[in-house]
Amino acid sequence: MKESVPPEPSHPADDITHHLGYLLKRAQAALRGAMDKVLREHGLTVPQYSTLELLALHPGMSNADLARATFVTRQSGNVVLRGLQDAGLITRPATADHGRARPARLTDEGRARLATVQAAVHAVEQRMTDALPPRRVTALLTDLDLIAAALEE
Amino acid sequence: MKESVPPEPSHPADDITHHLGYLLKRAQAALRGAMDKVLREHGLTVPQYSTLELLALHPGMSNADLARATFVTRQSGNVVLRGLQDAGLITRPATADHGRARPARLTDEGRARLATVQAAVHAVEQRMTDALPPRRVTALLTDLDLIAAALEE
DNA sequence: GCTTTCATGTCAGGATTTTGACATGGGGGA
DNA sequence: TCCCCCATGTCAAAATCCTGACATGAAAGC
Repeated sequence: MKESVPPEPSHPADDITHHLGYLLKRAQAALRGAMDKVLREHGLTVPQYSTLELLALHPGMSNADLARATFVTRQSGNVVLRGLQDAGLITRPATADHGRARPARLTDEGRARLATVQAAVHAVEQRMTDALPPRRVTALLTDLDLIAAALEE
Repeated sequence: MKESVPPEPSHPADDITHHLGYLLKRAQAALRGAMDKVLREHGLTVPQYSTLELLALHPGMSNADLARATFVTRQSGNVVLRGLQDAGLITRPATADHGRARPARLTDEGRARLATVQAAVHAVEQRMTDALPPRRVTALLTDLDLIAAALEE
């Protein structure tokens, strides 16, 4: 490659690829790709899987709740829910008994599907934690939480 | 400093919102939002800014190079480059002298625009690092790199 | 009791990104 | 040399997501 990058020594702070923001993006992109690859074999997308996990732990969450928790808009969240509903993995009452929010719940088939993919997804998380010094995992969790909190305010 | 105790005490491993993958997604989403907000005031998108930074450090990168470095497809990268070219911030030769790759370079206006936004973007990164214990920053950088490497293979 | 305010669900439109495909240029191996 | 393989750029189409907008229901304030 003639037009290759010149191997000039630069200060670490000057190289964008060593900035915190860039590495955050890279790690997230790698995770997204790995999750996509694994979930595709089970016919689920990443937002769909996240929604199933959230509903398993907190039954009755509304579309707006789920949208906030999965970092998408209400409109996108609604598309996800409709897909899961058409696949028979969740149920929503046709009419809201309180307000406009319609609480979503997993069906038996939804729980079964979730149980199937959880093994594969947990294996991906395992690949991450295995690559880290064990003592740093908890510190990493708190650090990421601090970063998010500092930027969300 | 102390986290508020959730009303329903569940095992930490069961709560998705405390998993590494979820926190990674949350931190990245928060960073993306903060960057978008800041860059919008200067008429740039996040991929456009990233491209300018990369070209400042490594002049002559091709579209495919930039696409890989910014974690998008070549097609999306081409759209970004065309936008920057129309804005007069970068230049590309009309024909490739070697192969098909056309090396992109910053114009004077591109360098000036980058210098303007860098202060604002660096302020966002500062908000992140200020929220972290100083000793943990370097460890966090290496951990994120380890995660990405483990998942990219 | 009435109004204001807010959150939710939904629709339409557009912008962005990706998937799939194809042609071209260059390098490496038989 | 010739051929195969890979990388690059680009086009067309589809999928995804967001922005803006509106109507409805509930809660809070007067």
